[in-house]
Amino acid sequence: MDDGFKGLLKGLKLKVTSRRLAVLEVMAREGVFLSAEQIWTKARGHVKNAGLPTVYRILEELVEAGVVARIHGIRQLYYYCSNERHHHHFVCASCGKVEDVDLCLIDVLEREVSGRIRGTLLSHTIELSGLCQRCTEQGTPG
Amino acid sequence: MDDGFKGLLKGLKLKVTSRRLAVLEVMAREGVFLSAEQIWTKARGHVKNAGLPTVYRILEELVEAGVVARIHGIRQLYYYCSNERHHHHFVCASCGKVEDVDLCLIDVLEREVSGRIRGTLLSHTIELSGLCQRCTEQGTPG
DNA sequence: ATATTTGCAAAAGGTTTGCAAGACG
DNA sequence: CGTCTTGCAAACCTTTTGCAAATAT
Repeated sequence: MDDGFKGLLKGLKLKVTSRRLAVLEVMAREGVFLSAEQIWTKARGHVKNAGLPTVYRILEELVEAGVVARIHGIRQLYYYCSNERHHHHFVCASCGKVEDVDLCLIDVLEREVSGRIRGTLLSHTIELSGLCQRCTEQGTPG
Repeated sequence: MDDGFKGLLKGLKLKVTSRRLAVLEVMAREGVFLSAEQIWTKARGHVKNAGLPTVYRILEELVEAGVVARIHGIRQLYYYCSNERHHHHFVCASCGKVEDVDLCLIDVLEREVSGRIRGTLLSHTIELSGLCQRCTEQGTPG
């Protein structure tokens, strides 16, 4: 895991530093969308003097590299995703768990939407929210 | 139009003020997602001394009332939408024009996603981006 | 008349930047 | 060693808030 992240960083031509490893480890371990500040706080367990601006800079690099997904809400949230295939994310509204949905509606959308709009569909983002299996079974409120 | 907005505001139990009318008129006229500051600037043609905080307050009211759609990007953008039916928005990546897509994939999603996630789908947001008919025909770059 | 709305100024909060010191390769 | 990274502090920018003055009904 740790070694995998070293390789990942090298592949991205980024130097292997304790800060970058800590950020990646936190995101991979949590498996939910986290704010920069949350990642910063949790990373302090790994690395002593880490600055919040550094976390922002690292996250920006990883987003540009395509290995971290970012969603813009009231604040920005980040999620480490190793799945390289195009897919969507299902976010549990109760526990925040993120699950990949390997179902792409682009074909359906392309056909239907293009016909209605009479334009060109360049991209689509689908945000799915609900309750994951565990929360559904536990009857956790949304 | 103006009278319609007065009725709209009365229906929402909001007092009919020049600021609220100006905000609504700007949004309706533009037909694209606008930032609070953009709406503020454009509204200055209608009303002299309008404060930016007031625009924010009015937009918040209208979002809560459900007559204005808000999307969170790097900054928040607002769009006046009188379509009460559930639908999605197609935003032209070139000119910003917003078009309603009266196609709901919730049934397809519900069936497919629930089966894969084994959870409960509570909400879905689909962001479609591309080129509208005019921009497609003009060969405008995305 | 009275509760709501607004302007102004200032605060708040998340994110970004500049630069010198430090770390990787 | 040279270049890439990082910490610190401060700037930035959008959005929110407090309160007195103005306005709608």
